[in-house]
Amino acid sequence: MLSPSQQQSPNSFASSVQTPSSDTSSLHTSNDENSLTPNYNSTLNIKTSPSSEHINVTSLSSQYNYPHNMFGATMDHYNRNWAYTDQAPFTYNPATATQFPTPTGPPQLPFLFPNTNQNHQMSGWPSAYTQNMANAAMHFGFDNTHFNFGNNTGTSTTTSTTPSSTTTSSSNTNNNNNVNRNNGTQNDDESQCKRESDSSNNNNSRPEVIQRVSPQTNENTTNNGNNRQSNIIDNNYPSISTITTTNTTTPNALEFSTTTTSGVSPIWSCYPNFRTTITDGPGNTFHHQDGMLNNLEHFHNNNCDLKDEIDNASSDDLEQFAKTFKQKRIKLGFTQADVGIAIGNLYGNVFSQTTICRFEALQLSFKNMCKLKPLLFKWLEEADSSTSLQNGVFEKMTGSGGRKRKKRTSIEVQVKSRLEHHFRRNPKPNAQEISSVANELQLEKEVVRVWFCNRRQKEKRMTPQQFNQDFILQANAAAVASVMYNNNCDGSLYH
DNA sequence: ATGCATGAGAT
DNA sequence: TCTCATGCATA
Repeated sequence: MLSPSQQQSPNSFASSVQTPSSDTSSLHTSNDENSLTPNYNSTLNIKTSPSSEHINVTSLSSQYNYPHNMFGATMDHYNRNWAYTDQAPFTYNPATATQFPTPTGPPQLPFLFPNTNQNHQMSGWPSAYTQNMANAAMHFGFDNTHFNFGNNTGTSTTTSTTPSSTTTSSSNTNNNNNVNRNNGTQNDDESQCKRESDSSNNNNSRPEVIQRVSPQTNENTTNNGNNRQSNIIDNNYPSISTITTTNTTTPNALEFSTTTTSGVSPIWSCYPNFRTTITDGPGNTFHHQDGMLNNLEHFHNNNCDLKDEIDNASSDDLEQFAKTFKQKRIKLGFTQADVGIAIGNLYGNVFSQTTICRFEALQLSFKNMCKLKPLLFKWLEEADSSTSLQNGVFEKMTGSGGRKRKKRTSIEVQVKSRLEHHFRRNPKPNAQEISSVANELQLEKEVVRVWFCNRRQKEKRMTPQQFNQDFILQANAAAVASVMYNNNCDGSLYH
């Protein structure tokens, strides 16, 4: 994951559009690394990381123990080795423009995460910008991309681009998203945004069959909460499992509406709404050009589709799952400790009551949550379906034997508040500063050091804001991979 | 449920 | 020396 400094840096957070840096020869290089203000007049401004190392997702996945979460691993990587941009994909000045530009030139990665402020919110960004984004997405070949505006308080607006040929009306059952789907109804923005000619765009070798990732709408008894409709996958579609589009051109016009909730500083994210597969029949023969694609193929062949990834990354899903998990666990009569041990029996690694507790309370890092979720899910599935689930052997997880644990230091309340005070001033004191604090508070230096470590770690737990940062990063990584996958390319911007 | 702690791996 | 996942011990 990211280091705190990276996470706290708006600039680095914006580094979300990536392409392997080995393919960046024709890209611009930013000379404005510290710009925190979007510049609507600038042209696409790609920043390139120094390394030209080629990513190996598969090895990263195993390295991070993320068999089902390659994008988590990708995320770790792309801040170092990928190019990115925090600029609008077009030359566009909302103050003077009379209409939205039609994307021209080579296709560009559509997933741009502008850095507007520390909370990474969209405050100040005109909705036109996001429409621009949608245009870019369409230009690159995405048939359906969502731009989700949410403020974490239940108010949100979704802008969607939908190929009109596949659009179906349906009811909106999601009370957290206000999805506007105005097919056939032109508004001003829409007409301005409409792409001029998609059929002329033959830059992309797009797959021929687009398989819709559709939420399951039928609840069943073995549904552990994971089948419920996702906010990420378009839940306003009826349960269509497959949509076949007409060949390789980007289908139809861009259609969307934008509703901005006034007074809201939206956090936004975007994600692909389709899983795209190349189907030459069963077996999904898939020709590729390089290792990256190879990894994506591997990913695909292992049934790790984007839906999984995105569902994994969804805050709603994690939150919901954690809630459901706890409920069902209690209902089934298991303690947190039971679960930890049972999981050990099922998969090898035992977890402590503490860890299960923290999972349920969303007190882990995003990455950690994502990692644990599939394990807990599986256990729940088992426990839920089989009444004969045994806890089996209760292995002792005392890996001890070795050195004795230091007795827990108890820090007095007043001292704690002093520590907090220092933390607020400087969360990352150096050795000298730690000594000074230790001295002041009459604590061991090591105790102070550990306190700061733990305090920082606490800060990084799944607060909504933290979560959104991580989620956006992850969704973005998924999106990028999806773009590459969809385009049967090696990840280069220009091809 | 949480505070302080550990150890492995990254910087 | 830091981060991160994780847990013993205890409130």
